[in-house]
Amino acid sequence: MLDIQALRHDLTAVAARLATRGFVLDTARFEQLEGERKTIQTRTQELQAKRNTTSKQIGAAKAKGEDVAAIMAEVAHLGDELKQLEAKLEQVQHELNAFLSVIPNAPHATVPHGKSELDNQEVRKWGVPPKFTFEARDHVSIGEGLGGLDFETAARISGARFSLLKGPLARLHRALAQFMLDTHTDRHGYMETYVPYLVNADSMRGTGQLPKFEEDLFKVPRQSGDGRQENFYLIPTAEVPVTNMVRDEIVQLEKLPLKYVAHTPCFRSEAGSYGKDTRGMIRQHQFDKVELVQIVQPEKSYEGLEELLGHAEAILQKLGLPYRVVKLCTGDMGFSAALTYDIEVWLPAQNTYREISSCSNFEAFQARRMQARFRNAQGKPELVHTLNGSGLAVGRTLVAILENNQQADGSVKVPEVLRPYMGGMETIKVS
RNA sequence: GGAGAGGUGGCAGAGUGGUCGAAUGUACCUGACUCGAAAUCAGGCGUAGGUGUAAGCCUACCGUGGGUUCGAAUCCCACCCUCUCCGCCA
Repeated sequence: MLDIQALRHDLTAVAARLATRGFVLDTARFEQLEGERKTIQTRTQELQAKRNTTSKQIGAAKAKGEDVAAIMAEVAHLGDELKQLEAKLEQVQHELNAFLSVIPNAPHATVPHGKSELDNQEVRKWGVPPKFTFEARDHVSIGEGLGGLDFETAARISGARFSLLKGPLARLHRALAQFMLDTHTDRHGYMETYVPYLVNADSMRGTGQLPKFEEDLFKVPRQSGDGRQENFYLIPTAEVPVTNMVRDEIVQLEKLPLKYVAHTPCFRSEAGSYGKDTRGMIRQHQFDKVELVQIVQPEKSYEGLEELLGHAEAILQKLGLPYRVVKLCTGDMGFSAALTYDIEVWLPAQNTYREISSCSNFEAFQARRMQARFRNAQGKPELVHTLNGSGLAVGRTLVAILENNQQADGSVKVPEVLRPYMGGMETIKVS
């Protein structure tokens, strides 16, 4: 959520910044809603003040044993008008809130302007894509050849966009998650967390998935005590439960930055991605991810983002996987982000770099929605900044290892850092 | 699933219809005392919003939502959450 004060004081400037990411701010609508809000709120508060003083008079008069009939009559009619106004005020405030909650974050000044991923800016490259003396196969072919990747059975069990891993590949998947968690906790200073995979709507609103992107989520209906229906949502990323750990909290300054890591499954409906990445485990309804989250002071958030990006990169470097870092342009950034770096890993079979991590600074956008604050040096509550990034997407990392480490005979070399997690296994061989 | 207790400011904890945004303690801030600190004493100290150049003034908020009333932290209803005991259970 943007700061409503910024919209009140500098509407055109805010609209201009949003325009760079392709969002048209309906300024007329905002001004109209704001105008209504102002009039109604002022009038409501006047009446409330009158009611309060009169009620106090009644109390005082009664205490002295005086007759209060006259004052009572004076205030009798107030109730109805006040009730109407209060209802109207609530409605306008709801509309304002709905209006605000679908406005994306304003891009940071250094974000390159652009419309699509074609306009993203390459920041750096690491590693050299491997050269093969044979024709590189894709991970599906490799995995099936190893007998450890079975999409047919996964489809029977669930449907399209699910995968089933067996034997050494299932273990490799687990090894990757363990390795990432260990690295981030032991070397990068994150606290490991285990979090709920089903969350409530407030949490989804807090990080920005709701109200705008409900169709991307898996919704789990539940009956509440009075028979009303509420929903749980399957998390699309650990960002949601982990960041919401500080929702409605005021964190002590000394506790910052908070650095959390979580390994969770992620569930995405992938609505609107029909026909995209239909082969293999690149785009799934369910995939595992190790997520890094930092809760920081505003002045330190960009510093924190660079650090977090480095932590994600460290995993790829230790695994020996070639990658590049790109800075997303205004048109390609997610709804809540002010600045995003994507890390893209080299996939030989596709002869290109594919996203394996996304690291963003949300500034106060999520914090404002969550009312996540810290007590600043002056002792006043102030919104925190939130950061997160994948460190990394486990399924895609597995894909990258299969494709980059494939051998002529169909076997796959296990990266050295993973071998302790694989019982010393150096190569995954065709069984 | 059954029975009970409870949710009030950073924390603890009073408050069962009227000047209660809320006693008191504690934490924190400022000042005094001190070479300095501790202790002690004095004062200050919630959040959000409106309005105003400002000082200030006003409004809302005592788990959430609704109701009763001129007036609700306090009474009524529903829900959520926490705790204890019993049952069940991975």
